[in-house]
Amino acid sequence: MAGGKARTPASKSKASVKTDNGLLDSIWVPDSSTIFDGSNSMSDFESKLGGASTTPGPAFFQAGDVRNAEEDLELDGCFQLPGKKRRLSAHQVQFLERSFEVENRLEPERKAQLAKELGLQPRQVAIWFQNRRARFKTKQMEKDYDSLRACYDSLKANCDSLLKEKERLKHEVDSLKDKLLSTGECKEEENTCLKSGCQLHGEPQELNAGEAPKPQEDAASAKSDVFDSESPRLTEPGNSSQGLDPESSEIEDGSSLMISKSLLAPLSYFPKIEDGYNCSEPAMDYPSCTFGFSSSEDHPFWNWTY
DNA sequence: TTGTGTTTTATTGCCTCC
DNA sequence: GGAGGCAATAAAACACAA
Repeated sequence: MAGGKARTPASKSKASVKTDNGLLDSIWVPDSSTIFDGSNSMSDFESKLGGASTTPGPAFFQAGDVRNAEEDLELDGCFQLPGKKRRLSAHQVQFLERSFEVENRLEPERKAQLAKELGLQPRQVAIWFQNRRARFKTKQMEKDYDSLRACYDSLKANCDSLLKEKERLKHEVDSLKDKLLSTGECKEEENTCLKSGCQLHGEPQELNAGEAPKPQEDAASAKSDVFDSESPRLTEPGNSSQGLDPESSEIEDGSSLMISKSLLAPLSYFPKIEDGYNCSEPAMDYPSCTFGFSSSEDHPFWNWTY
């Protein structure tokens, strides 16, 4: 045997099987598995016990425990059918289960004591613990899987929710942009913009008198009203002259079109699934409104980028 | 009764530790 | 090098539907 492990091989067990003619009586060592047979599997022994919670002691493991007539015959005749695999009795299993709950490892002394109390071979006890550990490990893995699955499902639901919110905000921004264009202040077809600092349409054209406030006024009003110095910045301003004051986006009917920071800023932080859910990078696949301030002073501006 | 799937007991081979 | 653990596996025992 590999490893030189001292074991009782099956061949040995089967070679020492007793026969009913008593021929091998002299060399047969009574195997406890023939004495303490049980037909109860681990899955149903509790029900068969009726939920018995009594602590079984050695007195439980007497000959005649949970046996049928055939087994009694085997027992009384002191033979075991060749190749038959005997199951432990319910009480033996229960005892082993309780022992396993206390400690799932077996020290030699404990193994010997359990074997003695249960009337089993020490090796049977060791094998039972080994198989029990394997079953425990399998169950634990199933639990871990379920737990991880639940965690994943929760995160995915959260991610989906965020992406939907991202899309909603994106459409909201798109509609606001369209609204701006439709006012005539930004004339996309001519690629000109009457608004100062509109990065959607490039450098501002010559302004008509009274159509737009001065950039300095933009800065002052926007900073105090809509933006603050702690606004998230996605692009550093390269040109302080560029800046469109949200307050100046007054549409023709005189109503003020305010684009608040709370509406626009979060867009830049929504994740992109295809980008590997990297929240540290702004998504760049959709029109976004970016904020920036001049390097020398907090001159707010916003621009549209694609 | 029988076929089939599951559970339990046990073996085998390999690995690690002392 | 022996002892013990583990993974893979065999095989008996068992459960259950058809």
